[in-house]
Amino acid sequence: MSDLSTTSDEILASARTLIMSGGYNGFSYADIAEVVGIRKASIHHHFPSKVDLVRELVKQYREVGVAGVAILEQNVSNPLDILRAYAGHWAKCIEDSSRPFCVCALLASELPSLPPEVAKEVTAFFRFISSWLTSVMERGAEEKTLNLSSEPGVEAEAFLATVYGAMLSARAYGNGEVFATILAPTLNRLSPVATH
Amino acid sequence: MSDLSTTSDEILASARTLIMSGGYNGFSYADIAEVVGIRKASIHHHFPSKVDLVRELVKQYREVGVAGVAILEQNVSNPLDILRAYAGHWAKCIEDSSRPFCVCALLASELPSLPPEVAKEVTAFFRFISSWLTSVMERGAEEKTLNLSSEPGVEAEAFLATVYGAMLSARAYGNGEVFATILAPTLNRLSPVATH
DNA sequence: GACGCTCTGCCTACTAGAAGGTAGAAGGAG
DNA sequence: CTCCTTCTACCTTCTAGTAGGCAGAGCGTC
Repeated sequence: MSDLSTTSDEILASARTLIMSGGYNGFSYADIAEVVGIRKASIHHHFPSKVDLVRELVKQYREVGVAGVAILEQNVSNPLDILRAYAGHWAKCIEDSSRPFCVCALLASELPSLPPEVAKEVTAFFRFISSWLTSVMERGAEEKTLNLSSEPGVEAEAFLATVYGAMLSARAYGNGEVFATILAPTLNRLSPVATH
Repeated sequence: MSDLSTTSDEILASARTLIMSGGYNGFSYADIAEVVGIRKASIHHHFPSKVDLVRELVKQYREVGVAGVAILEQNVSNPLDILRAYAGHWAKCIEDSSRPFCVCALLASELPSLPPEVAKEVTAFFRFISSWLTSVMERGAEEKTLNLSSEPGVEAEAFLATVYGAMLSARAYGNGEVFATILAPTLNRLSPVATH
């Protein structure tokens, strides 16, 4: 609890990395055991079943996201800068290969075949990101600091789709720079002093 | 070969459906055997290994895509209408649940953990769609029938990202209409007589 | 301070079932 | 007769998950 890195944290971290590369069915307890350096059975001590493990992982992933967004909102007030920071976060993750894909994006694509408990958490993540982006768009519309051509909710969904689609393209081409290339015109279009 | 539906076609079709829902590691030969109504071993007669099966599946998927694009280009000349038709194709697939996700989108997200032979075909699919969309954007720029704010290649990547991102969102929310909602403003923005 | 108790974390050893894959026989059509 | 397809029966390896044991930490009681 007070440790910097407990065994269960290490299990969650390695599971996250493994899911990021191959999804829910793309890893096994044996894979985690090898990375963490314990036996398979010991993982069951911390997470009785695979569903427990991934449900907890996605839940924590969302909580970290909520906290990150709160900090971002505290430090940056301009809606456009917030969107830039959000896109920049992913651009950095992809380009330095540290977290080259969103766990929930991968799980969402497998959604129909996911255990319902996990699917529920993944859906909750998307609803959170979506409602947050909508609130950013709404403020930008009020303050006229964002140049919207549709309803804030629609703009939020479109922006999210672009971010996640760009993530996929970067992976498909094996080229991280693609992400920033796609996001640049999208952010530029949202700028009230667009330069096109 | 001359049959409307050979066994190997049925195997490929059921594999496609299964991959669409859970990806490469989300289905087994046993699953296909059950759907097609033959034994596991009979699948190995047509496709010696799982890699052979999925490689062939993606290859055919791309060939069908190439043919579909050719027919589309023959029947529709206006670049904007071509993009509308492409988006409409996916909107229809998603909304009637017939093919609610692109096989290659799902496989691309799992790319790092895919057998290299399959990964190669998936990458080739993305390169094909990308270069086709770029050619559509280029013609739209020349004819001034598309309103581009960036280079045709960048617009093509951004459009593709939006389509695939919207596909993911529709799945994440379990709501097919989200796709059309996201694509509408994107297509409107590309229109030379945009109404915003 | 030594004794016993319980809890935690990890272990070895195991299970049943599913995975991909193989060998070889049976059946049917040309 | 031969080719093609499908079958039964099997193999090996991997899967998630279980049973039970063992060492150490914490803690209260005598």
